[in-house]
Amino acid sequence: MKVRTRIAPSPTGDPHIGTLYQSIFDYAFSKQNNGDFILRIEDTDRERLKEGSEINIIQSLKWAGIKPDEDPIIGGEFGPYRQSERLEIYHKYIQELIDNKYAYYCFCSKERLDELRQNQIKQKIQAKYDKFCLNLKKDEIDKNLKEGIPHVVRLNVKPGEDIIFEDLIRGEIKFKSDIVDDQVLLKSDGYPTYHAAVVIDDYLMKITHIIRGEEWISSTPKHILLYKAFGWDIPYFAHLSLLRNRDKSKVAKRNNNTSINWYKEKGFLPEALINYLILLGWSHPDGKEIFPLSEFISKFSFDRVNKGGPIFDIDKLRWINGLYIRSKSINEIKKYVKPFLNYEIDNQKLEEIIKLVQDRLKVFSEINEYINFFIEKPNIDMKMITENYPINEVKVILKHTIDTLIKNGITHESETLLREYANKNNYNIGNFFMIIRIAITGKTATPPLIETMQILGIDEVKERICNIIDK
RNA sequence: GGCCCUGUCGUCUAGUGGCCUAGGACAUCAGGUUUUCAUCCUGGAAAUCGCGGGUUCGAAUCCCGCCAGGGUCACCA
Repeated sequence: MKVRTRIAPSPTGDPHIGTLYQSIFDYAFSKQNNGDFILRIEDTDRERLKEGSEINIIQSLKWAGIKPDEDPIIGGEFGPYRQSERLEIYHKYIQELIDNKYAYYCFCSKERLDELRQNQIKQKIQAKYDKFCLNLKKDEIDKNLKEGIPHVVRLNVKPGEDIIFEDLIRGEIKFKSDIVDDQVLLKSDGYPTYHAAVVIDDYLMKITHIIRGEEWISSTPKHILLYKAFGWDIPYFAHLSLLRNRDKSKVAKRNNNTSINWYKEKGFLPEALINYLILLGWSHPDGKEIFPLSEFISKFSFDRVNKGGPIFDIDKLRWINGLYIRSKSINEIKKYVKPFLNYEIDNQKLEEIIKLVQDRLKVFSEINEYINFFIEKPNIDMKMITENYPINEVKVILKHTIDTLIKNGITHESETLLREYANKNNYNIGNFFMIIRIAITGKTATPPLIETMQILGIDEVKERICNIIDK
């Protein structure tokens, strides 16, 4: 049988980093087995639906390099891939469940349900529906339906059963059916709940392996019960651990860097993000840490998937991103950097600048801090430049510097001459060049001086140095 | 609270009964290269393997109990 996996996000907001994390595993496993990876939009919650969210999800997955074989836009033979367009399908199957007594109509009001729940909480017993409507007579049901009384359809869960499944990552997991609520399958607005839709869709879309977040473990029994009620084969389940915040709670929306777009906007490379995310959930058999998605696909196995919920460490991501940046060609960096640039810079000059800053860059959005002094004159902090020598001495040093540069050009020969001068006058080499560095760039940390000044050109260098001398 | 999952350096992890005086990576510290920063190189500190019992000649690895963290208990997914 062809392996088919899926990712099924709800279009309720920004594309979540956890969705990407999960997608990588679903995608890799399907590709490893020459299978398909499907993107299905779970938009049955009409209240939380957010305009533009669907396309946002699709695009950020595309940005990351995860390409579904079937999705709402490109379609596929098992469509439609939006749950809101599959309503008739759900109705048909849920009706089948009702006919076979696996599900039943429930006309209970929200008030009654709330009261029931409050009482159960007070008595410290599990909050569960009490099957009140299970015993409704047929004519009562028909009457209620005819009168248009709002209703839902519930799964009829029989107590006393063991529900066991083999999780590909965690091994055997066992539940008692007693703890499973009579889950609503069809809401009063005519939309199915997640639990009904997910099972019906996964079956119809021939999903073989359900690889999803750990948060779904406790609802897996409901899903298994549904598969059984329909008489369908139960797919394989694999529950990935959840990404955590520093405080160990699951990575939540209040945190601004849970959006995939945040990483894009910050200037992270998609392959670096992917590489890091893989590291959080899986370990390479050879202990490697830096490898591409293609290698993950070929080496992946469930037994090397981590069970604990990893804390997302942005520092390590930055390190990996820096590594990937350093491995790129100047031309590639140029392409990546352009959208982040605050300045118009001609190609030739930009390339030379990139050569100097490539090793220093961690994320592209920080590019401007590294190159602003190439473009605009720096503000010189006079306290900084006179840190080691009094102002008149600083001026003497700068005067000698510019004279040397004019005479011998911005060359390493000039550098040697300046060094000799500094030695002769007993200046500390580091402090000596630091004065020039600050005068030219306004900063204490910059790329090598001669190369920097070469890009600036002698006129600009002269102007910047004279600005200090004339102060 | 019930149920379920998880528990090795600050963080991510390797480890599947003796190669473990617990290995690697990030972060951190020190040194080297460099006029600064970064890169690069070398080295250090950092985990009584959640705790307590067992089993065994021998346990991070197997068993039991406890504890801690997380998830979930909706007409949300």
